[in-house]
Amino acid sequence: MRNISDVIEQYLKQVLKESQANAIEIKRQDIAQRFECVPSQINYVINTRFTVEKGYLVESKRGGGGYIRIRRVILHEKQDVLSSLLEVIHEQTRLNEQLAENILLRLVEEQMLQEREAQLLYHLLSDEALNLQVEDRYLIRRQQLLALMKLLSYRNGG
Amino acid sequence: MRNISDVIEQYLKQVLKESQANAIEIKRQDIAQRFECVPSQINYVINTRFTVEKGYLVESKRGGGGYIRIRRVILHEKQDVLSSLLEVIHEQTRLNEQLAENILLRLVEEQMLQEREAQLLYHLLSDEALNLQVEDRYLIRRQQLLALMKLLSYRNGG
DNA sequence: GGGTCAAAAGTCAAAGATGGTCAGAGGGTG
DNA sequence: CACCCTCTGACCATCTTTGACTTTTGACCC
Repeated sequence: MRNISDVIEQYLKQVLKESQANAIEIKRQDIAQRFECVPSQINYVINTRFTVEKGYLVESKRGGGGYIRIRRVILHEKQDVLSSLLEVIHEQTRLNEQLAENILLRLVEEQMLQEREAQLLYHLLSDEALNLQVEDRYLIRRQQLLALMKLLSYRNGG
Repeated sequence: MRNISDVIEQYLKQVLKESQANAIEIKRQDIAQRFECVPSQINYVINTRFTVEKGYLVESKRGGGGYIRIRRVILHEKQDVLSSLLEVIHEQTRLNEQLAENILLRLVEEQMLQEREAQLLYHLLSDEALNLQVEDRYLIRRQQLLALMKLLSYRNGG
């Protein structure tokens, strides 16, 4: 194999495959030592190879007893809906309340969100809740809607 | 288990579960000895794991016959849960990810949110989504959690 | 009652243990 | 030889562990 990143990637995928659960927990330092590389190399591998689009979910904790957990997930079949909405979110500079609402409604229509879930989210993203400078509201909405998209892209295939 | 704090947490929760009453009384020194750690470690565990928003109440007494009493709070009215959480949200200046997560988990436990709803909200309120100055994160979380509380209290009251 | 002492528990900040980020250097390939 | 991917290390953020010092309380004595 040509580079260490590929080797580490294969190793992690192997361990993942062999584990009963769809998740493994590693210690960054351990892996780095095993492959004789700097710890941040592990981050590089994770950031480039274990992304949501590729069907992986990564969580971690710092400090004593810290870990990195890699989980295999199933992607939602309606990726096209998500990517079209992603485009909207990225293109629109003025992510106002109305636009956020439209996006949520669309997700409900596509049955990717339940009505009550959309309701909750709508209230969190409303002008009233985001009592800030207009520009900041746009920013927060964008970030949070992106986080939502990420979540929906794999959620239990649904 | 990864670290001693988690072990002690589990132990205390186990004892709590097994006790008839919803409270246990421990001697700090005893627990410290059992787990071979310094006494102040017990305080750390209590301060980080048995918090108000998680639904615990801790009282203690120093001196001879001293003790630490941990109580699982049982509120029968959902409205009481909400106002207790509201208090936390208002009092805590540092509304970090952990605190937000605790609040959402509590709402699930109290059956005021479904698990998936909490999951959605958690991701919106995470450090990752709120990629801003720390102080701004605290502010947004506060505003959005308050919006959530308001919504839940309507729904409940009605 | 007031003083004294020992036995708790509390506080806090420093040290330790992890993982994260980012920018720049390094290298391989069309 | 330009570009993209990889690798590295300095610096950062967060969580845990530890220990010195503080405060509170009850018992005992006067």
